Amino acid sequence: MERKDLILKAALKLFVDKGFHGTATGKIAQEAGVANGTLFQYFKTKDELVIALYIHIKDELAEYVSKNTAGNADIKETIKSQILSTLYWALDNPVKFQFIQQLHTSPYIGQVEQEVLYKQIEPHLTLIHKGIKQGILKPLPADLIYSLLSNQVFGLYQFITSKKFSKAKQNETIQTTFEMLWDMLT
Amino acid sequence: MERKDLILKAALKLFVDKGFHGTATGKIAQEAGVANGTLFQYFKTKDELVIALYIHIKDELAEYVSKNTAGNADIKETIKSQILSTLYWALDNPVKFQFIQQLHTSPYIGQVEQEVLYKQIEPHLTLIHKGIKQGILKPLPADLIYSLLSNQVFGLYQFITSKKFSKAKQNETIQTTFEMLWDMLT
DNA sequence: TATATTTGTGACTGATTAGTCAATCATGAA
DNA sequence: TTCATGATTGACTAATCAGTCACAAATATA
Repeated sequence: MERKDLILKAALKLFVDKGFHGTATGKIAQEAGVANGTLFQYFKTKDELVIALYIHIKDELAEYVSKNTAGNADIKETIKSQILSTLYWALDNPVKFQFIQQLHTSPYIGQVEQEVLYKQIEPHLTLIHKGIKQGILKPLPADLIYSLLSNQVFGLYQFITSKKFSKAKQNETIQTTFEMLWDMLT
Repeated sequence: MERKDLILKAALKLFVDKGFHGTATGKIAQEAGVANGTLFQYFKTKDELVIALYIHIKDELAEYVSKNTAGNADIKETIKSQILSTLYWALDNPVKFQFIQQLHTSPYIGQVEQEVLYKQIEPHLTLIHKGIKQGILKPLPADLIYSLLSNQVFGLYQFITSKKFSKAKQNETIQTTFEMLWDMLT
């Protein structure tokens, strides 16, 4: 494993555990098993490390969703794949998902370039626009639909992680809830 | 204004601006116009201040919602009042709402007693249970419905604050979205 | 008025912080 | 073997931190 990745991995763990400012750069280096100074060779400042970690994790999620989304299926199946694979990724990577949420509601979000944020949601918005034009989705603003969808994922994530469900029960809840959501939007 | 309230007010502003650990207690005292030591007379530690501020704001929100919710109306109107008054409060108090979100996704949430968290959502859960028993709401777990509802409020808040809507347009969006949400749950 | 009690002050402290830098190390070419 | 290069190190620093404390001001009691 590369030293840069070791640092990112250590930072993720400590940030979620203690918060951004609650985690000293020295502690991150220690956890990563590298020297204090090494961290600053890979990331000029602590802030740069925080932002780099956010983008890294978001890219990972985007890649996962993209791989699990059939491109040639119909709109409903494609959106369903996007939503469900996001949720499954979150359930498999709770620490990473928590980090995203944490940064999203923190002042750090202002340091992430608008362009980066836009590129992340762009594929979803495009798909929603397509759904509206085809008359499948209700004629609402695309970003309202996106906002409702992504917050539904978060709500469902919260509910599922607060219970000790079997995989089967988990799946049933997810399927049922998606169908409800879909009915709401069509 | 009491000194305690001055400190809470200053803390709120700085926490949302710079984050919890990013805000020094000295800066809070300065912003509040009191001496450094005074802060520690009202709050034993910085952590205690953070938690006290959270509970204070949550109580304020709960009181607002309670005042704006007609007790003798039917289930739908009561839930609608709860949801919409939460949303209107959030739109009128964006900094406070942001603070709640920020703390909710931070490690500090673990320091808030379970009992306090439960008491906050208890009235909502009771109402949802009632709705399920009366066959108005779908027979889903009450906390799933609660989780979906509260996250939709957040989604709608995000959407509305990202636009520059007129009050009329804002209201229209809120009404439409609530009706969709209600259809989904009934 | 005199005394007691509560409340407020800000200089102070030991600990911790982000970031620096001169020195050391590993590697591979000449 | 020698030398050059870039990665790695950790001791170091100036700044900042949360929290303390001896004292002063304000208020209450007598």
